[in-house]
Amino acid sequence: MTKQRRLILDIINNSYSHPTAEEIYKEAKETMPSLALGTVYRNLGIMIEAGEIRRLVSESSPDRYDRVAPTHDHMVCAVCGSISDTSIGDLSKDIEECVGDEIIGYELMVKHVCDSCKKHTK
Amino acid sequence: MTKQRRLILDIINNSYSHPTAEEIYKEAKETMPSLALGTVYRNLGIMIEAGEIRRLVSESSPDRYDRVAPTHDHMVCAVCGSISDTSIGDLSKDIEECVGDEIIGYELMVKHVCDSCKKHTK
DNA sequence: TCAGAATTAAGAATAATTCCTAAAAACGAG
DNA sequence: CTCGTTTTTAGGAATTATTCTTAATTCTGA
Repeated sequence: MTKQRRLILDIINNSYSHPTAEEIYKEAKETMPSLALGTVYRNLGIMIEAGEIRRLVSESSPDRYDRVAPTHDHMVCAVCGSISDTSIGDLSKDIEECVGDEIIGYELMVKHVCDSCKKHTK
Repeated sequence: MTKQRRLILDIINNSYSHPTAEEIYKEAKETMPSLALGTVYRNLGIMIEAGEIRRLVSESSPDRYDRVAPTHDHMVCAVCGSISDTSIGDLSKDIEECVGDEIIGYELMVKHVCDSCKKHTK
């Protein structure tokens, strides 16, 4: 593992903000100014393949990246688009029953209105 | 409702293939050759706002669009990326219990290996 | 230490989507 | 209807996110 990749992985693992590639790039630049955006994307791709991180595709925002453990789900605010963590239990078994076949996994994105937006719109 | 919008909506409602904007554009052009891609995107955006259609964001493919009723879920093949319909029951109540707050809805994307890919990789 | 392999920085290229503008179409009051 | 106002369109430029290319750099292990 190169130090570039290590740095990118550390940023994701220490972040609870589900950063975009661009945000990771900016943060990583502070430590390693010679880093290229292309390198960030390439390493993100490699780590997703390897299952070391997760990719969250969400509407109206570029892809976001998230640490992989412990397994958890996500909620997106319908007003401001911010993503937060939540934890619904493991639905794999129920889903497998419904579809009648083995599944690899699933992504659950719950839509809600976040606390901050609830206040503002009142 | 303009005829352009009507046409785009019809294509989505009569399709089970979860078309991309580009695919909708191509199909619509056959009926209305003067149609512009920008118009397709603009109308898709309007109809999503209005809740008339759904947007499916998926990895490694542009956004796809889907009819809204009857409510159903989706499975994406981990090998070829194709999206198919499935129907898991309504999880809203369970999710609300878990998060302890009202939710607007959710998107569930189940990852599996589609029949066609199961054959090919054996 | 050195050759070969892997990875990088930099930026060009591509893909998807949004934005802009002038023209065309739809609408509404008279 | 018909004129003026508003909305929507076509067409294309602009923007954004991401991937690709290449030469240079770094790592690796005999």
